[in-house]
Amino acid sequence: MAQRSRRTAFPRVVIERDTDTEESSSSSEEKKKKKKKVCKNTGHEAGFRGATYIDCPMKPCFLCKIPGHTTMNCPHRVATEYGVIPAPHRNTRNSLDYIFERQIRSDIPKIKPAFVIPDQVDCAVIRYHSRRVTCLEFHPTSNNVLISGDKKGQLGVWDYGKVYEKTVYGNIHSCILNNMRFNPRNDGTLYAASSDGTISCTDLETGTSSSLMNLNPNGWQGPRNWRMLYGMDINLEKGLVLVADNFGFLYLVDFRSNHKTGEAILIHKKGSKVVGLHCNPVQPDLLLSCGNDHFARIWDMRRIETGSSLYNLAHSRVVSSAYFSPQSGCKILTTSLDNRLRVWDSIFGNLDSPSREIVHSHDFNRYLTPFRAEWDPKDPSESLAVIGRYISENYNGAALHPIDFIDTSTGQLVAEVMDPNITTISPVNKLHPRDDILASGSSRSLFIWKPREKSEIVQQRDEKKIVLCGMGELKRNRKLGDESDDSDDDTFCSKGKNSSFKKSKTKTTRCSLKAKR
DNA sequence: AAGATATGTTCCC
DNA sequence: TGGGAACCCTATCT
Repeated sequence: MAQRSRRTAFPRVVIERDTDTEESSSSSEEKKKKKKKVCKNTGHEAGFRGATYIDCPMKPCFLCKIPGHTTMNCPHRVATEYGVIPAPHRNTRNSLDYIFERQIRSDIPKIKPAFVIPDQVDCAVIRYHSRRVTCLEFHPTSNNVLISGDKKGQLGVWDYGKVYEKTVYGNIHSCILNNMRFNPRNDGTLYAASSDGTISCTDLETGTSSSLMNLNPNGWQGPRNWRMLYGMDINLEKGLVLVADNFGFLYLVDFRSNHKTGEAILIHKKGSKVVGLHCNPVQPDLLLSCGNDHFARIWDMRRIETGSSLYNLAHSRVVSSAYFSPQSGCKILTTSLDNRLRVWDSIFGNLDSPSREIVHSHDFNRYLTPFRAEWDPKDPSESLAVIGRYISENYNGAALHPIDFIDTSTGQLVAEVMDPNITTISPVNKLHPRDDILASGSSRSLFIWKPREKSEIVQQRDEKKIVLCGMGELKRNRKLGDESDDSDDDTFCSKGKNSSFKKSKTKTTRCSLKAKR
């Protein structure tokens, strides 16, 4: 592994809840004893040996799901681009395609600026939410404001520029907050879709909330009748909030009148969850949906009824996210529980099969928020995507779960970002729409990542595969919360005492959204 | 410090 | 088609 230079600025960290210390690191001998038996054969082992996980040889590879080898020697583990086939050449049919020809065809020189990777923890709020974080959104106009939702339905507003300006609203939803979108006409208010079956509209300054829709007006009538909202997006041109439920139905709500328009439309297999909705950023008539029926589907908003989808993009398992590319809206990126990212290079081309399938570990785990690969909204080539990684890698003796940056045009791993202090999986990741900032949600905590010095990045990129660590050199063997609780000073910055995420008591202060730009 | 539990999807009967 | 066990590279609370 490349030796990294010592960080120059310490992150600013807020520890929200002063609970008992993390589980202590049990010795490797203890861990050896705890090896799990996953098949009946004696002599087979499965479990951690130190920071390395050993597979049971009877099981198919945990990463690519193909039998015949174990995860340790899976070719996809060595190189993410392994087995990724370049998209076949198509005839140009559309003026926009000319631009994409450059990105797709190998014989045309690519115009691809260097990727900027936010790889160093700048500040964090530890144990901010009371349950795991489920979604993140940057404020559209106030820089430095991050909105977060959690499994309990709570909504966090954090000004990470002023690290201690944060608040959590707890009375908006009663269970999982699945998706959030800002009101495009008033960026002080936010829509959220929850498993409690309601869409909320919240004033972020005051926390006052109204309900746009409630699918369970009569309360709990048993699991057969309880409807949960998952996918959500906003169509500004049509003045609609779009939401989808766990039974396969789409609902359209006019956000000017707050009235449901028309009846619910079955857009996925009846009884299956629709987890994602995305309106095309360029063509307002195009809608993309995905869900548990193993399909992502493209729809024409002008005529949307059961079975009227324009295309059905087949996957072998549940599709946990599907997004049009952020600038041209021409590409599609999906995340599926078969441990593959799929890319369609042009919605004007042949959609029968994806242009690329990239094997990547983002398996479903019932205890985690589902992973969703998201485009970098700032990348003009529309190829960089970010997604957290499920399986751990042994980094200097610590099992860490990095956040991966993947070039979806080649399948290559551009960067894996991790920090030795973050031992939990980071399934929720959001790239800032304007700044070179990554926000990640890991368990109950939030992290803000910024790029380290540019010169360092260039230097590291020359080493082909970048392995980036923040803060690690100082505290490699220390664990979170390990230190004595000797300070009331809860700000940790470049002039702070040390870099570790330290326990301290903090006060929650309200975050002002009247920004400062 | 070990054990319970929450939790979603798949698979099998 | 529906119910229940299996999954078993988690995190937290008791």
